[in-house]
Amino acid sequence: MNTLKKKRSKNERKRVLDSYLAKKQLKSTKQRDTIFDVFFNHTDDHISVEELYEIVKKRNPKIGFATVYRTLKLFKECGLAFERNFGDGRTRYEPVTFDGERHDHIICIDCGKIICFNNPEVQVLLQSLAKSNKFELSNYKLELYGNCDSSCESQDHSS
Amino acid sequence: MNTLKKKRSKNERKRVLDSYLAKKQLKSTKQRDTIFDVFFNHTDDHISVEELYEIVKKRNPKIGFATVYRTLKLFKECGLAFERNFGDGRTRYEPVTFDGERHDHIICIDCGKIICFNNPEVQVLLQSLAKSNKFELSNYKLELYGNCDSSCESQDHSS
DNA sequence: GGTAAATTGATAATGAATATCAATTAAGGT
DNA sequence: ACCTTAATTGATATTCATTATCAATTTACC
Ligand SMILES: [Mn+2]
Ligand SMILES: [Mn+2]
Ligand SMILES: [Zn+2]
Ligand SMILES: [Zn+2]
Repeated sequence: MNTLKKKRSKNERKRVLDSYLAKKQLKSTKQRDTIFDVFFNHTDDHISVEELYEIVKKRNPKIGFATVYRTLKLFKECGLAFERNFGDGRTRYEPVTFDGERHDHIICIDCGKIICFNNPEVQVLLQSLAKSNKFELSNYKLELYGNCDSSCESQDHSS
Repeated sequence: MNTLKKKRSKNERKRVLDSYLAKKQLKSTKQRDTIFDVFFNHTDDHISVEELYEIVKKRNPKIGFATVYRTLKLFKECGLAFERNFGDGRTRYEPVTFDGERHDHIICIDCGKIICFNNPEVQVLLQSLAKSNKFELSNYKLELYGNCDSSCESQDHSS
C-alpha cells in the first residue's frame, strides 16, 4: 500500500466518521480524534481495548478507558472497525479495509500469530449448508486454530 | 434411538467416567452421580451451567453451583461432554454422542433454535485452507447464524 | 474404625465490560 | 464573545459469569 493510497484511506475514514457523527447528532472531540489517529495508524491488527488504551494514554494520559471502549464501539457502529472475539476473553478491534468485505482468521496456538483470509468457497459452502437445513444465513463465525510452523514456539505474540 | 441403545450408552458413559476417576485418583460422590443423571437424561442439548444447576437443585437442593461447574468440567475432561461458547456470554455443555465426532451449529437469531451438523466437505475445505496458509490445522470454531423460518419469531428458546 | 486425601458448598475474589453521574465541553443561535 | 443545551468525559461503582479459597465433610483404603 503506497503513501497516496494510505492518505486517501485516512481521509475517507475521517469522512465516514464525520458524516456518522453529524447524522447521529454526536460531537467531534479531541479524545475521539486521538483514538482515531492511534487506532488507524496502528500497524498490528486485532488490537485489544486494553492494548489500545495503553498506547492512547501515552498521547494523552487524561483519556479514560471508558472512552476508549466507547469510541471503538463507535468506530464499529459507523462501519470503520470490526469487533473480534477470539477465545481469550478480551474483545479486539481491527480497521475495516478498503473492500469492506468480511474475512476470517487462522490463529497460531503457539505464538498467537493471526492470519486473515477471505475464501469465497467457504462462503458458498456455508450458504448451501444453511439452505439445506432450511436456514436463511445472515452471518457466521469461523476461526481456524493450529500451528504456523515449527519455529514459532519461543515467540509470544500475546500481551 | 431405541431404549436398548440408550441404556447401553448410559452404561458406557458410566464406565468412561469411572475409569477416568480411577485413573486420576478422584472419588465417586453422590453429587457427581446426581449431576451425571440429570445431565445425560436431559433431552435438550446445549444446556447452560445455570440451567443445569436449576434442574439439579430440584433433585438435591444442597448441591452448590460450584460443584455443577466443576462436574461439567470433569465430564469435558473425560470426553463425555463438549463445552460450547456461543455469543451470549454463558458457557454451555452437550453430551458427546456415540460417534464422538466433532460437529458445528446453526443458530436461529430469532428464536434461539440450534441445529447440529457434521459436514465432511467443510472439514476438507478448512484443512486445505490452513495448509495453503502454511498452518497445521488442529481445531476450528464454526457457527452459522440466521433465521430458521418465518414462523419462529414469537417463540423464545432462551432462558 | 481410623487415616489421608479428595470433595463439597458457602463465600470471596476475579476480570472484562457496562452503568452512573457530576463536571466539562462542543455546537449553534444571539 | 456570550448563552443555552445537549453530548461527552472520566472516575468510580456495578454487573455478571466464572474461579479461588478454605473449613467442614465425605470417600477410599487399610
Ligand atoms: Mn482480521
Ligand atoms: Mn451440538
Ligand atoms: Zn505460530
Ligand atoms: Zn428460529
